[in-house]
Amino acid sequence: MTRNRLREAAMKLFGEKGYDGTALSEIAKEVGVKTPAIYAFYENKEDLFMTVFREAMQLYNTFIQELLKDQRSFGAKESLHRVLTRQYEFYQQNPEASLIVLRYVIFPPTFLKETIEEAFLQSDELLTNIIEQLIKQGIEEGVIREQPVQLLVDAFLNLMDGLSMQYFYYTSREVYERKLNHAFEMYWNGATTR
Amino acid sequence: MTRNRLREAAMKLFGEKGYDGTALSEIAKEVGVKTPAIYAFYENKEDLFMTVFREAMQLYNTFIQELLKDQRSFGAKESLHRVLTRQYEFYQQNPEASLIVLRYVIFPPTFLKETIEEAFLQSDELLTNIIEQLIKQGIEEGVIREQPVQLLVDAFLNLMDGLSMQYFYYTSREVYERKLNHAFEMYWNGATTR
Amino acid sequence: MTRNRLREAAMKLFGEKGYDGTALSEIAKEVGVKTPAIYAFYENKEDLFMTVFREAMQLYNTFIQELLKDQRSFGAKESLHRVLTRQYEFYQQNPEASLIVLRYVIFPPTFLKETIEEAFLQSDELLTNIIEQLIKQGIEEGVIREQPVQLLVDAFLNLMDGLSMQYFYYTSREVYERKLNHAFEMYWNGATTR
Amino acid sequence: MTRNRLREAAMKLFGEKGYDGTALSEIAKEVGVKTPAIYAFYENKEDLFMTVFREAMQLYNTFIQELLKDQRSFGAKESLHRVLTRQYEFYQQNPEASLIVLRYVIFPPTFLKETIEEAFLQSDELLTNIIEQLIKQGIEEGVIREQPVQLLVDAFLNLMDGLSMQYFYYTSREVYERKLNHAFEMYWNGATTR
DNA sequence: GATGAATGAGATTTCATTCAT
DNA sequence: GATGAATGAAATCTCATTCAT
Repeated sequence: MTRNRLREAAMKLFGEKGYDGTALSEIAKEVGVKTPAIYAFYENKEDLFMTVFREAMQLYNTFIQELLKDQRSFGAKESLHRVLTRQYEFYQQNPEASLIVLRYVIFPPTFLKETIEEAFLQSDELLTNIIEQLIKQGIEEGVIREQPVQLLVDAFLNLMDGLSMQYFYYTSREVYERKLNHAFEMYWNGATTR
Repeated sequence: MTRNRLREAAMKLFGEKGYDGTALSEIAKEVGVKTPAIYAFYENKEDLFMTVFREAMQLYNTFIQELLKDQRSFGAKESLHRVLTRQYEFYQQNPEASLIVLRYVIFPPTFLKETIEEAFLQSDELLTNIIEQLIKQGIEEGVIREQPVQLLVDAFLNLMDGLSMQYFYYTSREVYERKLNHAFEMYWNGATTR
Repeated sequence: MTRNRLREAAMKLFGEKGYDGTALSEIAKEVGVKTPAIYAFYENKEDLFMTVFREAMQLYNTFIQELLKDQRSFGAKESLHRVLTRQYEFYQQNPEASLIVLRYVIFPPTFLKETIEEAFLQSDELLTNIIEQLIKQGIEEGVIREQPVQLLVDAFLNLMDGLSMQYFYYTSREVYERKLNHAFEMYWNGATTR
Repeated sequence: MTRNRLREAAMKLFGEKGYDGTALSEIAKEVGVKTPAIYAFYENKEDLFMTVFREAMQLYNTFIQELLKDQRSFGAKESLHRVLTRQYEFYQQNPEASLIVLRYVIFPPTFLKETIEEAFLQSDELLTNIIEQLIKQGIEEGVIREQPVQLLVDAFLNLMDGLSMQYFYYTSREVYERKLNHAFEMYWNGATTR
C-alpha cells in the first residue's frame, strides 16, 4: 500500500515541481512516512521517478491504444472530434500522469533524455497511424476532400499538440472547451468536401 | 562584461536544465569565474533567474510587437503565414530565450508562478489582438470567408501553440518546416473563401 | 543523547564565544559528530540557540523560585545574605547557564531582543517580590529600620547586579567572596536598626 | 574624515551587534563608502576594532582621571555621589563608547582577551584608588564612621558595577535615577556616622 | 516495513581581504 | 583615497542515501 501511495505522491509532486524541485522528504511527508521508508520500495530517487514516469507513459499509451477501438464505429468526423475530447478527458481524469508526460517529454532530466525520447516516439508513431487511418476512412467515406494524407495528418497532430499546451496553461474549463471546438471546426472546414 | 556573460550562461543553463537543476557553480564555471563572483552582480539565485527570465520575456514581447509593423504591408494570407515563419525565426535566432519562455510559462518554479503568469498574459493578449486584426483585414479584403472572428483567432493561436511545442521536440529542420506549412495550409483552407 | 550533548556543547560555546562567534561546526565537533547531524534535532542555528537560552533561563527562574522556599525559616538578615550566597552557588553550579543568561540579557542577538527582554522581565519581577517580602519581614521583626521599602529593595537588587557582573570578570574565588561579604555588610549597616 | 566616520560607525555597530555580528560592509554602508575603502585606513577588521576599543577605553580612562580633579573641592559625601552621577553622565554622553567598554570587558572576543583584561585592570585600579582616597577623606572629615577602608571601597565599587549593568538594561531615565539615588542613600546610611 | 541517527556531497550565501585601476 | 571585480575560506543548510535496530 505504502508503495502505491508513494508512487502517487511522487507522481503529483514530480509533475508539479519537477524532478530536481522535489525532495524525497516531501514525497514521504505527503504519505505520512519517513524518508528512508522510500528505500524499502524503490532503489533510489531515479528509480522512483522512472517508475512514476513509466506508469504515466503507460497510461498515456493505453489511452492512445484505446483510441483504436472507437474507430470504425463512427463516421470520420465524429471519430476525429472524439480523439480530441478523449484526449481532453484523459487529461482531466489523469491530471498528474498527463502533466508528467507533457513535462518530461519536452524537458527530460539529463539522465534520461534518451529513454524518454524513445518511449515517446513509439506512442507518437502509434497516434500518427491512428489519425492517418481515420483520415483515410474519411476520404473513403467521401466526407474528407481528396488531398495529401500527410497534410491532413500533420495539421491534426499540430492541433492536438496545441490543445495539450493550452490545457496546462489555461485553467478555465469553458475557455478550453471553446478553444477545442473552434480549433476542430476550422480544421474540419479545411478538410471537408463542400 | 562578466555580468552579461553570467546572464547568458544562466539563460542557457536555466533553459536546458531548469532552475533547480542548475547550480550556480555551473553557471560560474561556464564563465570561468568562481561562484561567489555571481553575488557581485546579482543578489541571489532568484534574482539572477528573474533577470534572465525578464530578458527572455522581453525579447519575446519585442518580437510580438514587431509583428505589428508588418501588418498592412501584405495581404492577410501572407501576413498570417509570416507570423508563423517569424515565430520560427525567433526561435532559431533566440533559442535560449525561447526555451526559457516556453519552459517557465508552462512550468514556473513555485516562487514566481504569479509573476510569470501575469507577464505572459500580457503578451498573449497582444498577440491575440494582432491575429484578430489580421483576420479582420482578411475578411475585409474578402479573402477570408465571413465567419465568427473568435473561431478564426482561436484556431490560429492553437496552431501557433502546437508549432511551439513541436519546435522543441522535433529537432529536424525539414520536418518542422513541413509541419508548419501543412498546418497553415489546412488552416487557410478552412478560413478562405473558395 | 546526541540531542542533549549538542545542547550542552552549544550552551558552553554560545556562552563563551557568543552567538555569531560560534560555528555550528564547532558545536558538532565538540560532540564528535558532523555538522548536519545537528539538523536532525534542531531546525536551525536559531532554534538551537533558543533551546539553549530557554533552558538557561528556566534554570535561572527555577533558582529564583527556590529562593522563596527558604524565606520564613531564617531571620531576615540571614535570609538576605543567603540570597547572595545562593546566587553565588547558582553561578558556580551552573556556570554555563549563568553566562548565557547574563550575556544575552545584556546583549541579545538582534533577532530575539524582544523575546529575551520579556523572558527576563518576568523573573526580574519575581525576584523583586521576593526581596520585598524579605525586607518587609525584616521590618516586622524589627531588625531593619523603618524606611521606604523601595529604597531597600532597589539597593539590594543593585547589589545583586553588581555581584553578578563581578562574578564574571573577577575569577578569584577569595576576592569574590570578600566582595560579596563586604557589599552585604555595608548594605546591612545601612538597613539595620542600631 | 572618512577615517573618523568609519571609526564612529564601527564603534556604534561593534557596540550594538558585537564583533562577530558586525560585517565590515555594514560599517562601510553606514558611512556611505564601499568596503575596501576601510583598508585605506585600517589594516583589517581586528585593527579597526582595536582602534575603536582603545578609543573607547581611553575615553573611559579619561573620565576616571577627571574624577580626580573634583576630589578635594567637595565634602566626601558629595564627592562620592558625584562619582555616580558623573559615571551616569559619561554613559549618557558617550553611549557607544560605554557600551563597547562594558561589552568587551565582560565578553572579550577570544583574540584579545588578554589585551583587554590588562587595559581594564589599569583603570579599575585607578578607580579603586580614587574611591579609597575619597573614603579616607570622609573618615578624616569625620563624616564616615571609622571602619575598614576596604569594606567601604568594595561596597562602593560593587554599587558602581550594579549601576553600570542596570544602565544598559533599564532604558527608562526616571527608573535609573531613582535606583542610583536609592543605592547611594543606602550606602551612605551604612557608611556614615550617626 | 519502518524509523532514528548519521553522513558525504554539495548547494547557496556571507565575508574579509586583495588588487588593479 | 576609493572602487569594482574577484576570490578563498568558511558558514548555514539541504538532501539522497545508508545502516542498525
